[in-house]
Amino acid sequence: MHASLTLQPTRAIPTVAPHQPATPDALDLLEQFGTTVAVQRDHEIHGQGDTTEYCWRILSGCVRTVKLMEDGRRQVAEFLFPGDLLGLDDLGTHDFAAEAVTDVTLRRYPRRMVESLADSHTALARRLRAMALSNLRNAHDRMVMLGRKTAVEKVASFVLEMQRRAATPGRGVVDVPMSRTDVADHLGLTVETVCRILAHLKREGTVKLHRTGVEVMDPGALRAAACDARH
Amino acid sequence: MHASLTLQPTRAIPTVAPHQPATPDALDLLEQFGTTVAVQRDHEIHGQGDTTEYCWRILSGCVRTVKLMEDGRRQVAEFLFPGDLLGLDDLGTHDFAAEAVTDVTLRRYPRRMVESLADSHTALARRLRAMALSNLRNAHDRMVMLGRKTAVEKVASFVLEMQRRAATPGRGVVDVPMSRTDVADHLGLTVETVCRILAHLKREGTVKLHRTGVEVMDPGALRAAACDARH
DNA sequence: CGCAGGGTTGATAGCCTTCAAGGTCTGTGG
DNA sequence: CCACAGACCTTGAAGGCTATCAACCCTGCG
Repeated sequence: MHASLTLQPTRAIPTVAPHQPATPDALDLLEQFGTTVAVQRDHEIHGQGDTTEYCWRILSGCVRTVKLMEDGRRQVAEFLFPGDLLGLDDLGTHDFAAEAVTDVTLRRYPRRMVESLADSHTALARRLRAMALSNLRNAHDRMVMLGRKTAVEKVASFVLEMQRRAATPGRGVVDVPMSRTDVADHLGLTVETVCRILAHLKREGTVKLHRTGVEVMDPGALRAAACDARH
Repeated sequence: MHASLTLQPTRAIPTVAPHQPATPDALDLLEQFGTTVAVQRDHEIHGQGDTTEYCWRILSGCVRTVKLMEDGRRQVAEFLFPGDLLGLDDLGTHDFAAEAVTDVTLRRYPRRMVESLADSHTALARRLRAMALSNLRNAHDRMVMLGRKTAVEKVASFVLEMQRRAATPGRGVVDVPMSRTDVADHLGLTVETVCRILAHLKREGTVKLHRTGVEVMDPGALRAAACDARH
């Protein structure tokens, strides 16, 4: 289904990644072992079941992590944006695939190097642990969303999350780079339902729909729809 | 809704927890700082929003982690059994409540001590990271279940998971200590639906229902129902 | 200009929920 | 020991929310 991986390794780069302010960060320890790679839209970064040889930090673009069932049903576990780390699964094999939603640039680190650096640098070990726990917290929030929210609440929550993640504060156009299908598979809905609900929010004047994103017209109404669409 | 916490601290105990074989385990480093506590059925171990002062290892019984929405909708993120660790959230506050499904005995460790030990003992740091990542993997599997599985698939998957967790290999009576409500809130269903589907599996001869558990009569049929109830 | 793929909208069906009622088990008190 | 209360479990009927199926639109591109 997905075309093969496109990697364009470049020569070593200074010890600080581009697009990242020079804040002191335990992750900077990894930089000297990093390689910058580019992956084209819809291409795979790693497959479900691949060995965990590398992990990546996203420099630009958007990535989705995908789990597939045998019959083709698909679940998009999360969308990742610049600054996010990818591929820090338990040693062994990745239990999901990672694919580029847009053209993406990544900083790639050998997994073995990450582990050994973490052993010798407490700060990095802490940082990695904190990231895993933070991911776990997000996963719990998504379980509530998948298990207990209505379709309207799911879509409204999703727009709000994109607003937060894409770092577009308050009112304005929120970039939504992924397809309706991706959104549906993230929220546990169908494409048609996602469309209908966005159209509904548009009719209500809560949002406007643009080619590449969603403009939030009434943040209050959107927040209300996200948490309490009943009554 | 839930009665207050019942803690019965005991005097210090030898450096190995009861019920645990004396396998060399990085977690044993914690034992000298542990306290054994008992919590009664349906009592809270920690609340949603509590500061992360402690973490716990389960010695006996069953624990559920719960997230509540403002309007009362409930999601049970996971059920924990002897050997599982609880409360290793990101520093700060627990983002969910933990409650005793049955009477429970726990080994409690000060969180600060865990952090500082992890800093000085690489093996423990690795172990904690691995556990967090393992939890994350489970969380991903649950997202597929919540987002993409039908009610029958959810219930069948749940029985199979209980079979694995409760360490009852193959055919036999699987202990199901939690209420139908807990199961429903774990699977994103209603109590009635859970009942109906169990009754359905019973009519089909796939399982028998006992007071305290489920007897798996046809493991093959159950596995089939768990993954592919369509067609 | 025609094609292909994603997006949108409409009609219908079905799964699961909701609402309701009765059953079963357990612990408690007479 | 027995009766009873309450919680949990089970089953039934009806309705709603979302999926499914189908058609059309729109846009980008060769």
